Amino acid sequence: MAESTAAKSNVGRPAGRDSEKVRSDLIEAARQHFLAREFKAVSIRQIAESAGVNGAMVNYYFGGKKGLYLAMVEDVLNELNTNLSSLNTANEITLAEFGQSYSLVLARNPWWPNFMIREVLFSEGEVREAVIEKFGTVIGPKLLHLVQQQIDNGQFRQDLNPQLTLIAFMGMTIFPFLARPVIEQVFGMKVDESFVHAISEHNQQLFLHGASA
Amino acid sequence: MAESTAAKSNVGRPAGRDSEKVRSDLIEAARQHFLAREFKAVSIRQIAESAGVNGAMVNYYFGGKKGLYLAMVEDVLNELNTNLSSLNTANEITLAEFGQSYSLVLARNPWWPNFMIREVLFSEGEVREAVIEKFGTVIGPKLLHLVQQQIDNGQFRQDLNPQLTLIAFMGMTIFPFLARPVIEQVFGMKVDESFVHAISEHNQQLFLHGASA
DNA sequence: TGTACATCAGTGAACGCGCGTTCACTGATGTAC
DNA sequence: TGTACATCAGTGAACGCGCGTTCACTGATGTAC
Repeated sequence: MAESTAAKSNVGRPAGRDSEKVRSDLIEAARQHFLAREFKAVSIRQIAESAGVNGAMVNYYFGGKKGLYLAMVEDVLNELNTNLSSLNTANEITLAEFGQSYSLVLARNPWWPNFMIREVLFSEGEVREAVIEKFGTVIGPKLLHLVQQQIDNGQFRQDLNPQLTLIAFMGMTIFPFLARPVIEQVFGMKVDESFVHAISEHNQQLFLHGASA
Repeated sequence: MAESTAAKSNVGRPAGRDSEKVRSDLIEAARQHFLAREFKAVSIRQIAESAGVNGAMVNYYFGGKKGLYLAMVEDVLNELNTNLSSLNTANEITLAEFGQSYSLVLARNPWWPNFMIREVLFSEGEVREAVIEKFGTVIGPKLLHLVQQQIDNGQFRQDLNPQLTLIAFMGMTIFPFLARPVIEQVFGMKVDESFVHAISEHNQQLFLHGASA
C-alpha cells in the first residue's frame, strides 16, 4: 500500500518533492496581486488562496508578508534584466533602434512601467533604491553612451545635451504606456502591438527631424 | 463673562464658528497623507492627529474615510482646473509655449503628476473616471486643436499625426517629473526651477528641429 | 426679558472585523545503529 | 533488515493589534413664546 520503502541512493536531508512548487506558486500569486494593487490592500490570505496553499506558508518560506514581497521583486528585477540584456547585445545599435525594441518589450510586458513607477515614485526604502541602482549603473550609462556616440560621429547635432536628450527620448517612449488608460479612453485608440509600431515609428521621425515644417 | 447674549440679527440654525475650519483642516491633512502614501496605509487616526481634531469628525463631516478621500480629490481637481485655466486663456498660444508654462506649473506643484499617475494607473472606479473625464473633455481636445492649428498654418509638417505628436510632446514634458528620483540620483541633477527651464528650452528645440545633424 | 427646550459641534470609549503572525501539532520521510 | 528516533513540510486554530466605525453623551448655542 505504502510507497516502497526501498533504500534511496542519496543520503541526508529529505527531498521534499513539491516544496519548490509551493514557493514559486506563492511568488507568482504575489506578483499578480502586488502588481495590480497596493501593498496594504493585498492580504496574505488572498495570495495564499490564489496560490492554493496555506497562508502560514508565507511565513514559513519568506518570513512574512514583506519577505514575500521582496522575493517577488527580486524575481521581477531578474526578468527585467533578462529582457534588457537581450536587447542590448549589439553595440552598434542606435538610440532610435533601441527605442523601437524597447517599445515592443513594453507592449508585451505592460506591468513593467507600472511596476517601475510604483516602486520609484511611491515606495520607500530598499526596493526603491534597488530599482534606481539597477537603472543607474546598468541601463542609464549605456544609453547615455549611445547618445554621445551618435553626437560624436555626426549623426546628432553637436549642441545637444546628451542627458536632456536621453530623458526626452525616454519620455516619448515610455509615456504612452503610462498614459495608456487616458489614451484609450480619450482618443479612442487601443494601445496594442500595432499601435506601438505606429507610435514608435512616428516618435522616431519626430525625434530625428522635429515637428517644424 | 459669557459673550453677550444680545439678540443676533439672523434667525435659524446656529452659526458654528469653527466648523468650516475643522472641515478644511481635515481635507488639508488628508491631502498631505494621501498624496504621499497609499490609501490603505493612511489611517483616520493619523489624519485626525495631523489636523488636530477628533477622529470621529471624519465620519461626522465626510461620512467615512472614503468620503474624506473623495472630498480631498475634488479639492485637488478644482486646484488643477484653476491652474489650467490660468494657463490657457490666450488662444494664440503655441504648443511649445504651453509646454513651458506647463513645466513651470509642474515644478511648483510636484505632487500633481504623482497624483495623476496614481489615480489613473492604480486607483479603481470613480476617481479614475473623473480624472480621465477631466482630461478627456477639457484639456485633451484643447491641446489637440493647438497642434492641428500649427499644422494647418504651416508651422508644423503636414505629415504629422496630431494625436501621436501630442502624446510624444506630453511625454517629453511630463516624464522628467515622474522620473525625478531616478534623474536626481543617477545623473546627479536637481530637478528645481532652473533645471526645469533648461530642460524645457532643450525640449522645445528638440521637438521643433529634431536631433539629426 | 426670562425660562424651557431643541439643536448644534464635538468627545472619548467601545465595538467588531480582518489583518499578519504564532504555535502546538500531524504524519510522512529519512537516519542511526 | 528492523526498530526507534529526528527532521521534514505543512495544517488549522488561535492570538493580539490596529483599523474604520458607532454611540451614548456633553455643554454651548440658538429658538419659542
